[in-house]
Amino acid sequence: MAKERYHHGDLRRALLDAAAAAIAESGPAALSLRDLARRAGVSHAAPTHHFGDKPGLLTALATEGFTQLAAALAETRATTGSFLELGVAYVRYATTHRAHFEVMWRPDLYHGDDAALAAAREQAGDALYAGVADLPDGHAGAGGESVREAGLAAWSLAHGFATLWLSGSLPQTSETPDEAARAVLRQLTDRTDRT
Amino acid sequence: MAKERYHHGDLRRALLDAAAAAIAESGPAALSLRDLARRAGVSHAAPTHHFGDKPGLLTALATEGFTQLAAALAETRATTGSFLELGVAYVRYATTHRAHFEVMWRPDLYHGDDAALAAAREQAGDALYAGVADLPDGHAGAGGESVREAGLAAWSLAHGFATLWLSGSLPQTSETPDEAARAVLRQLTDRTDRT
DNA sequence: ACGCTATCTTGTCAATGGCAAGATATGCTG
DNA sequence: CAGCATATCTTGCCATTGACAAGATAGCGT
Repeated sequence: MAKERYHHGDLRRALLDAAAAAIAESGPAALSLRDLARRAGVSHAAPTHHFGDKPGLLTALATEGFTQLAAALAETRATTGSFLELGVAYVRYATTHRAHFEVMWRPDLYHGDDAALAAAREQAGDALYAGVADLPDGHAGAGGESVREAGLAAWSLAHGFATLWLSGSLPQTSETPDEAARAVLRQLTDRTDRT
Repeated sequence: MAKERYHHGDLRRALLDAAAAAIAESGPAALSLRDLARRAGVSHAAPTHHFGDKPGLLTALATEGFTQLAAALAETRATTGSFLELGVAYVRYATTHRAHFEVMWRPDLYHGDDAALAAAREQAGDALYAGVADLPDGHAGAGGESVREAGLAAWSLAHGFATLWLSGSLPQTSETPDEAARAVLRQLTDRTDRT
């Protein structure tokens, strides 16, 4: 693959990869289009044609992220069927695709009205809520709509853990992010559920 | 207060306030030192003297944020004594001091080695863990060090909820952030504890 | 009264994002 | 295969920005 068609081959992909690498290294704030162009060996204005804009590039990156996250969650749900492991998969995606994940939740960096982005975001949301819907109904203490609250709680817990881990705010540990996340997520699931 | 000493009066404070306002509006990425200077009515190089650097300014902002958060948590613990309300206070701080909160967890934006910053961060950490220490010991299902896990879970939950709320990712609701956070945090606390 | 220092200004430079105009290669059509 | 249309990329340019250096100004202590 990646035959040398056109001048570069697959510049769009190369730029997205370079952006992910750069963001993982130094954060989204330090990202420079011209630097990406240099890394890819093209002129400083080449990225414009593919993404139009700096926010445009990050829109593409976020879209890719939501799609990948949706796939990871769906696969975990299919293979394990465990609600807890769904949370672990969420954290695992965040830690293994740091750049994508960081951009995804920073709407001020990209074009929130992009159609492909909205579709991908919805994919991810569906994958998430599919797991919540698996939960036994009388799950929480109170009755009624507590499934919605339980889903929000689990999402918040996984998301918060991932965020804190990525920002380096969590106390040092020798555990992998997976293991640590599992132990913490159990605090929410172990009270009522199996798995 | 704010007597017109020197040329401006209290430029440092004015710049921090302007920065908080600008970040709350458009996010940290769009922040411009020169724009802050214009808002404060001073020359474009004036901020340099007070903060040295753009990361320097954000270091000051983050430090202020950690101090304020520590105070808010400590007061909530003193007045309510409730672990749940501590989480609510965390979310309330995030939503009412959006700019500070966003910068605090973005170490790539400021000078992580700053002494004042480290002190303030530790203050906040202490205030948080003081609340965790209040928890009854046989709190969770398993034995032993589960208090640490419970603390991490609560922190992650509150932090994740706050982050998702700020990024606009949560489904629309008519509740205030406080109410919504309380309902979600209860998912973690209602199983074993009172309050 | 005198100097000292913190505060702020003016001037400058390299780097960046974005735009416009042009060059080049690829693919399509007949 | 010839010729045109289009996607891809380049060169050149401009306003803005962060950072630095050097100078001006104002309040303070002695």
